[in-house]
Amino acid sequence: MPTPDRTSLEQIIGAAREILESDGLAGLTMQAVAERVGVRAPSLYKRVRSRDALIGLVAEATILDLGERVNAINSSPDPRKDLAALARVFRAFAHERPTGYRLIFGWSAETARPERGSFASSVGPLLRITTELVGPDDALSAARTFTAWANGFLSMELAGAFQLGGSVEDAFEYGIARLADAFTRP
Amino acid sequence: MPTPDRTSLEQIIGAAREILESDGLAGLTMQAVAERVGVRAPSLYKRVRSRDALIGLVAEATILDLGERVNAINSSPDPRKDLAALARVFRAFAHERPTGYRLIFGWSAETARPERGSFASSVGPLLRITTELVGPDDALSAARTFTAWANGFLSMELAGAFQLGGSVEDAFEYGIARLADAFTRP
DNA sequence: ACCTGAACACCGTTCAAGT
DNA sequence: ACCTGAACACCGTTCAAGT
Repeated sequence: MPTPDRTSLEQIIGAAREILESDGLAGLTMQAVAERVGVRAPSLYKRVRSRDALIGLVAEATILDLGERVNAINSSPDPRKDLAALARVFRAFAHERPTGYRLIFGWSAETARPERGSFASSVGPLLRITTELVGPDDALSAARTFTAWANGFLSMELAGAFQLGGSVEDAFEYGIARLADAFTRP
Repeated sequence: MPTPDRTSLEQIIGAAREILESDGLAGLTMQAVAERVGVRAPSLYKRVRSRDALIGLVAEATILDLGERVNAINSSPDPRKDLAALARVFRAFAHERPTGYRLIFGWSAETARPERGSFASSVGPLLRITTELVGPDDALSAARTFTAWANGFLSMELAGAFQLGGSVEDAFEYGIARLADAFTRP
């Protein structure tokens, strides 16, 4: 006789995301997730292959959230402004959900890598902007330069790696301005 | 009656570094280190406070290695060339010791953060270069822009995050050139 | 069909007992 | 003074037994 479901994959992922933000990746144990959704740890394996797989699902859900924000930017006639807006959306997201951001962009190789294509909804807008700025031939390299910078900057900021004083805010805006300049062909 | 030492802190750190590169951070267990240096796991605690502390020591040793390479760059009259050389030294190091590089620059917050000041020997040369390029007022922001970019780029490259085709090598050189341009005041 | 307790293999870490 | 076995608390994961 089948018993009614006591939880769901969605609920499990939701619980995992909450634990991740409050207790960090190390606190994201199967027991903690199980307790939060009201079952015992072994039951989770009916819906999730492993802890790593669950972390992967959390990462993917977080990427989708970020993609929504990116696509909510309404593009202006000035691609330099769009580039700045994109950078600031990333930064706001990183500040709001630091652990989730690190999970996605930490590239730690310890956690499951998100599916190829998960980032598509964020990459599209960026490539459109860089194509406008530097033309199709350099658009991909420019996008990579921008992503690497934003990504590296926010990872360092979240880790408290900027220890030499000065305004981190200013350094971020400085980076936006310099990159926009660099991408503006003379 | 004292027994002769059967290992040393240096040997322990050395073993940990080897294991890190061959088996990754997850493979770096106290038991694995102990086996490699020829003692039992509990003995390690005579020389190291915890696994996290050991990881911190490994990180610091790796940072010192990188600092040596950076200081081995003989500066040219053209700061743009120095900036390019610095970027390539970082990249070569990242390729040679990917796990060590990720440990230092992963900023994962899960691993112990290296001591404030460990990076001093790498930061000094960079600040000298950016000061020459953009002047003292913007030198720190420029250094942060460069570090964030290099850091982010190499983390992504090591993680295999550049999945849209094209030459990653070209994208790196493109980034160097654009940043050097951006730092060259018109 | 889902859930559970019990069990397994593996961690990091502590500590009393050896030499 | 260093080293060890034994033990503890905690993981992720498997599986037979329940409903």
